[in-house]
Amino acid sequence: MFAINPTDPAPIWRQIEEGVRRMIALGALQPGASVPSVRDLAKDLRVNPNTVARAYQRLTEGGVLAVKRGEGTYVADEPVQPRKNERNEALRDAAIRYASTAIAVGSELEDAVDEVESAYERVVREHRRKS
Amino acid sequence: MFAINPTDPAPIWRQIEEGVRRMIALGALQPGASVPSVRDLAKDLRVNPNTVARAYQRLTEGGVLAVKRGEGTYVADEPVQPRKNERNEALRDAAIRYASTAIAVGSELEDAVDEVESAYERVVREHRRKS
DNA sequence: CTTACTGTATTAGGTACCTAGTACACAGAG
DNA sequence: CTCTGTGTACTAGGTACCTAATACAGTAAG
Repeated sequence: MFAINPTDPAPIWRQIEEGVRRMIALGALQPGASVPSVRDLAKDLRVNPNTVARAYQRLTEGGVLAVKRGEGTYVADEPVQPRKNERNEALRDAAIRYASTAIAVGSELEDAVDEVESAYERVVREHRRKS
Repeated sequence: MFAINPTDPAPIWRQIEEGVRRMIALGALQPGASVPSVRDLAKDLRVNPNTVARAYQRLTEGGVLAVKRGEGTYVADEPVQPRKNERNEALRDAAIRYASTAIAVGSELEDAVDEVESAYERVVREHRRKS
């Protein structure tokens, strides 16, 4: 599926939420496809089921996943994508954080950009491999 | 000086630590220059003095700052820069996090790169303005 | 019906972080 | 010396997060 980064200061439930969104955005999870059960994914990620449940619940509220009680959880038929405004805002926020750390460790802009390109394609390839 | 982002999941003391490193990397804080006192910076950032103290202490241990007890805290004469290995590692880690969120919100690589370039120069300009 | 699997809810405990308040030792100015 | 401003240390309280252990309600298969 994907991995949890313990060193990432972001809460685990948020990493899971983002991971699912990523899979859907890359087509590794098609609309209508079933996602792992709360307990299965928790076991896979070495994490508490409650934490996965929290992420699934948020994704369901956001219209990304759809729950069939007693049966399982599935990707919504028409998964909600962030609107342009939200998307740009989130991206800009993340970009500022990244640029700030890049400067703090003494990196030039070119190096920062190179690393982003490399990381982007690496993440894409990683998901394609597991789909 | 710089700003604290409450929405950033990173601890405040870490944001302060990175902020000081950023100022030094950009030359806004020259070697030997005095940094604000714990209480002053805490007041400026609307934060508890203990939190600033924690950041200063870490920076002192890392050889970035130098303390003169009872007098104040100063930028070290030869501020320690992260070695290439650590720098690349930290940058790559940050790049993966950034690329992951960019993909999660449905952004293309080009947009992600554009935002980084924009953010980088914005951060630089922001610090130049206040130095 | 029984069994097994879903998502969901609740309670409890532990850790990290931030805040608040107080106190101490040191250096410089008046 | 007195006063003020340093960094440092300590205790206490609150919140967010993660974990653990149950329990409940719904669905599907045997």
